[in-house]
Amino acid sequence: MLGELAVERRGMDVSNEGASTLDQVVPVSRRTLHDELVGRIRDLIIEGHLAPESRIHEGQLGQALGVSRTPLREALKFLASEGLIELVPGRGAVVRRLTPRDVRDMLDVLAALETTAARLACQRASDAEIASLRRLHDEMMGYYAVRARLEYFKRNQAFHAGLATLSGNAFLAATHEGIQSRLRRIRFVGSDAPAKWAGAVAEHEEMVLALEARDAERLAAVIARHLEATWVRVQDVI
Amino acid sequence: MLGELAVERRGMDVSNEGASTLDQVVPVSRRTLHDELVGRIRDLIIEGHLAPESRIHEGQLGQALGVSRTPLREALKFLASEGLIELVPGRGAVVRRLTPRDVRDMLDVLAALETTAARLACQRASDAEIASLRRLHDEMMGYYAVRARLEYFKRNQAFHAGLATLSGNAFLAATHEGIQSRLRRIRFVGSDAPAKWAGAVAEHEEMVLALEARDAERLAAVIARHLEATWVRVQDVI
DNA sequence: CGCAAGAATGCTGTATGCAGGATGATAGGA
DNA sequence: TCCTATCATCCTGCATACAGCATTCTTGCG
Repeated sequence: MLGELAVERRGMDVSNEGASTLDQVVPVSRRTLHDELVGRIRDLIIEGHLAPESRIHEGQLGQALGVSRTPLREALKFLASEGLIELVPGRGAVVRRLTPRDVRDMLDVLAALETTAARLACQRASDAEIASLRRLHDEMMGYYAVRARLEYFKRNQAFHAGLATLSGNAFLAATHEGIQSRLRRIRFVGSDAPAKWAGAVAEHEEMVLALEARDAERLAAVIARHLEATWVRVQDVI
Repeated sequence: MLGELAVERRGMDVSNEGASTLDQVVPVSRRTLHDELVGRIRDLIIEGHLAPESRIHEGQLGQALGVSRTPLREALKFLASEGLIELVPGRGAVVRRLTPRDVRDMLDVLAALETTAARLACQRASDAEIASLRRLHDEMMGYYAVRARLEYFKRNQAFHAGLATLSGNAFLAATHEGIQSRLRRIRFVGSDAPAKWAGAVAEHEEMVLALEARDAERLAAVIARHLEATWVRVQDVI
């Protein structure tokens, strides 16, 4: 289960070479071991390689990732703050299981955030931004047409994240992203059945149309309906 | 600045002694060093003892708190995930400064959460729960009458947290609490002037009345107005 | 045969050690 | 005098070491 996980440490990554002005220079993002581990472990949990309720063995996981316990533990604390794992005194970290209640609650919060984002986006977003979201949607529809479920799903998530970003409220977008990532696994397995899938696609189409018309209330209503439907779709996989 | 901070380690704290059934036994909450440190450092930041933009010196702070660097660093990672500090590779932890933009964005998210909580609370909360929130409000008014600003402020925060709890959505309440704690310092210093203070009090009174009438829309509207006013009140202290 | 008490093992929680990079000081040159 | 380059110091990031508590296995007793 934990084979071939070793972390590859990357040095600094100088991008943005040909910038002519210094105003828009993005700081060199050097990937630290901490970030790398946080991302990696988060994926292990979301993708189900670390099962809910299971204890995380620091020694084993550390060895599998090729890292000592110290940075690993630090990454675990970080993830605990995100709510993905629980720290049990004396027994270490346990992967948190989402109860139906948790999922329902999180979807309600997600709805509150997305409808707020929707209203803001209808006011603030530029035509170009809306057009780029439309492109993302069309791309998604392309993957839907050929039933490429994973690729479709990624665009789907990106679409919702993009909508949050278009609100112009970075904090909202970040909060939204945090919740969405925690629900990712459940939503993925919940979109399994073709009928469910089709429903979600139709709702997305409506959302794009409402956004293009900058009809905030209609967009908010569709989003609320979409997330209500999501709840129905995921209910039997929790 | 960092004198007399030493952490006192507490052993297990057996509460809930006289429980007759085992159903409602709450797990013994033993305060771990980790939790203690997280709480302590969070307070140091919120109360302004660790200034924004300033680097956190692991050695110094660890010595001041009477703790080695390891648990301290773990606590810092945890707080970084909450967004209170920023981890700069090679330079350690830096206390994050909230820009006006950040505060504005956070207040908008807070508004989205509280209005949602308000609607849910109007449906779901019991009369007893509403009454207890009323008592909290009255208590707050008492402190207002005698101009006990700190005590008043604590009840104020508790009131908003209580409203979030009454939504019955634990995740919403937790998310709300996280944001509220990050805004605590700014809101406190922002409620300095008597005129501002009086305005906030009046809005609270309206909120309680709307909640008692279970008038969800009116309550949501008051909350939105309250947070808009908060923005005005805090604007010049950022 | 089942249960309980005790010992042994293993894991977590915390401290310490060490290497590499960042920061600051000092000296040399323009 | 100011700027720059080099060096010394300090701090962070990671690894390792050790103590104490959980868990599990075993053994003795009912």
